[in-house]
Amino acid sequence: MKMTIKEVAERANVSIATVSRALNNHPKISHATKEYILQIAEELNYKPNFTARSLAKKETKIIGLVLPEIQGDFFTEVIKGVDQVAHSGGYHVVVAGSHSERSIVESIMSFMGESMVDGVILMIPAISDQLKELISIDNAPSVVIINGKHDIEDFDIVYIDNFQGAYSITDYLLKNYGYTKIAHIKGPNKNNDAAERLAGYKAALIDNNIEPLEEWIVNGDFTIKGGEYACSRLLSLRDKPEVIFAGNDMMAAGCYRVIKAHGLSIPGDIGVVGFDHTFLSEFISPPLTTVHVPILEVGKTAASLLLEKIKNKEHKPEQIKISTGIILGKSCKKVLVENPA
Amino acid sequence: MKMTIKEVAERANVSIATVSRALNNHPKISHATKEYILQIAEELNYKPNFTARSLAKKETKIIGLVLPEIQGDFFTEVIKGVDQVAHSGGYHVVVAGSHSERSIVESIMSFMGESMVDGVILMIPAISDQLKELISIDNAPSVVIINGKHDIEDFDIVYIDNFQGAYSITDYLLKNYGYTKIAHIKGPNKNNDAAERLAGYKAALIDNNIEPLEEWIVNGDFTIKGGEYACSRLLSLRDKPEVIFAGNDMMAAGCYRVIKAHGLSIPGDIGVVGFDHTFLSEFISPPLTTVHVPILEVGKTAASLLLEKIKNKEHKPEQIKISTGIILGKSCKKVLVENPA
DNA sequence: CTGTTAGCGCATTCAG
DNA sequence: CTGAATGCGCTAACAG
Repeated sequence: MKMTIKEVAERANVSIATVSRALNNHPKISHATKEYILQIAEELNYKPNFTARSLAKKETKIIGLVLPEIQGDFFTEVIKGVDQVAHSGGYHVVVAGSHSERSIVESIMSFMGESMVDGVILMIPAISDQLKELISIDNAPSVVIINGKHDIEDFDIVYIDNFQGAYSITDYLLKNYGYTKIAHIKGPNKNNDAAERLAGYKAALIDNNIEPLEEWIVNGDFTIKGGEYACSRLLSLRDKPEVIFAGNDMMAAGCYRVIKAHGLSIPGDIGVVGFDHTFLSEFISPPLTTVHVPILEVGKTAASLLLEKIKNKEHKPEQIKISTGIILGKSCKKVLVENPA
Repeated sequence: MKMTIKEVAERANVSIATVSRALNNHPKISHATKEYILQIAEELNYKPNFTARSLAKKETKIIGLVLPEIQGDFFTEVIKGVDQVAHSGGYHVVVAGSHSERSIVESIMSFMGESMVDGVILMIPAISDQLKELISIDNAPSVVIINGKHDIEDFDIVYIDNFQGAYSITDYLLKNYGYTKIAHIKGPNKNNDAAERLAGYKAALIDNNIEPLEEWIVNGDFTIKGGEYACSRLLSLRDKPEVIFAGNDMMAAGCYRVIKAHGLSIPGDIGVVGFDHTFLSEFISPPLTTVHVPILEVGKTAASLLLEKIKNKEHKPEQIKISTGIILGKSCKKVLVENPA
């Protein structure tokens, strides 16, 4: 039989209130009776009912994690990071991916409306107005957003420093390898991370006195296929780039396919760099030079922030930046200056 | 303000019981009042409180998903599959990975003891006796296990047909490529999937009148490093194998590294095949010939089974097999028979 | 320090 | 068909 607090109380000859106090190490209880009750509870193998406690305390000790789509090792890392921090804070994590039958908004509504979670972590490509409204309503639970855009001061956001990452790798291509003809494959249109990466790329070029060329900036969608199409377009240009900066590793992998299919060599004929430093990047050959994104840390940080927010409702919105680093593979080479001064 | 059933009742001039009936489309309620109440509820943007409902109905509509460790795209697929089915059944999924601070058993105990879940899906490498006891106790919630071992009739198990997969790819290596010297890198010792794969490998050899050679069966642990070590051991043998059947794709990737480091070519000097058909296998070069495991389906099947079990407590334990297929990459070649009869 | 009581929000008897 | 009352298991005042 499932034990209840009542049975423990009877067995220990105390009231249920006392048992409750013992279990929640309430200050006003004698050490002796507390120990005694705890022992009895142990003997009876009593575990407080999660649901009942949630109802009484008006907190569920569950946080929701909404992902844009569950796929790839990228998301596993996020889940892992969130889970680790949540667990050590006594929270459980329920994940909800969006898919054909369920939109992100729907997931959130479900979580918040039924008040089954104390807080939500939203990993989303873009922040729509509908979403803003949704999480701005009074009784909404605490929300932390993982998203490239961070100039929204009203919300708690954990963001990857896409700009810095894109800037630094572009700058590196220019200064250390001597590349000047650098193309970029963008991410999806309304994706904030993608937008920031593009901005970083452009800024680095400009700071190095190179005018970004529209022709060398092509659309992609963060998928392999997208990378393939984009790459084939770049290879068809009369004035070809020397190196392609793909908006993420997936698209870089797509570039690899197309470049190899064209019988060209990397980095001999053309260089490629990516962004994310996914598992894959180390296994394709040549190993991809890419921007490392500490995804586990993103998950952990978001969870920490959320727990902090849940604990302290007056917590001021915070935007936490996660910096990136460059991972050197072998997908680039130093280029010779054609016409030395 | 958060709406409660009480406020809806007042607003509609009915009792809370009637509102409850309307919401749960109870048979004994007039169509008119039901419509009326539903409309009011809609206007007030009322959502029934998840926790309260759980307490009253003694079911949480949450299922737990316990993973051995959260890592790689393998698990993402499982989560995705479970989530999809769970969602369409009106359930939420809380995932718990085991890590340094939390063992699998602890995760399960937590879920079951506090009765915060209606059921649990356990993805575990091996079924320990402790575990068996744990899930056999009377009031344990429904449990479905995802595991290589399936000869335990007392439990509901979804298992990949590792034997068939290993058998078929080994047989394929023998019959279609003409390989006879086939080595195998095992998975972790107490891993049931690994054991089944080894068995399938051996059976295929024997059925083809080839005696399994202990020297060509080396230990691995399903990691890249493990694959590297195992491969280097195989390459050091006087009588080297012609092809290595790695127990999973990760170890196959490890083999790639070592073989290339030795200046050998795949499949020119030595062939390699894997198991799992992870994302990676298509991107390493040459593309890996491997055994496809429909992981998404595993997750979906497990979830379906669990929901069925939750619905019908009398449901007899079932063992569901998920078959595999061979994916042809370019990591093998036909070998010439040295001494044709 | 401990017991009594009143909810938490909802589902579900039992009357009517 | 509908309403009043009871309880799910626990926490949190409020008394004592």
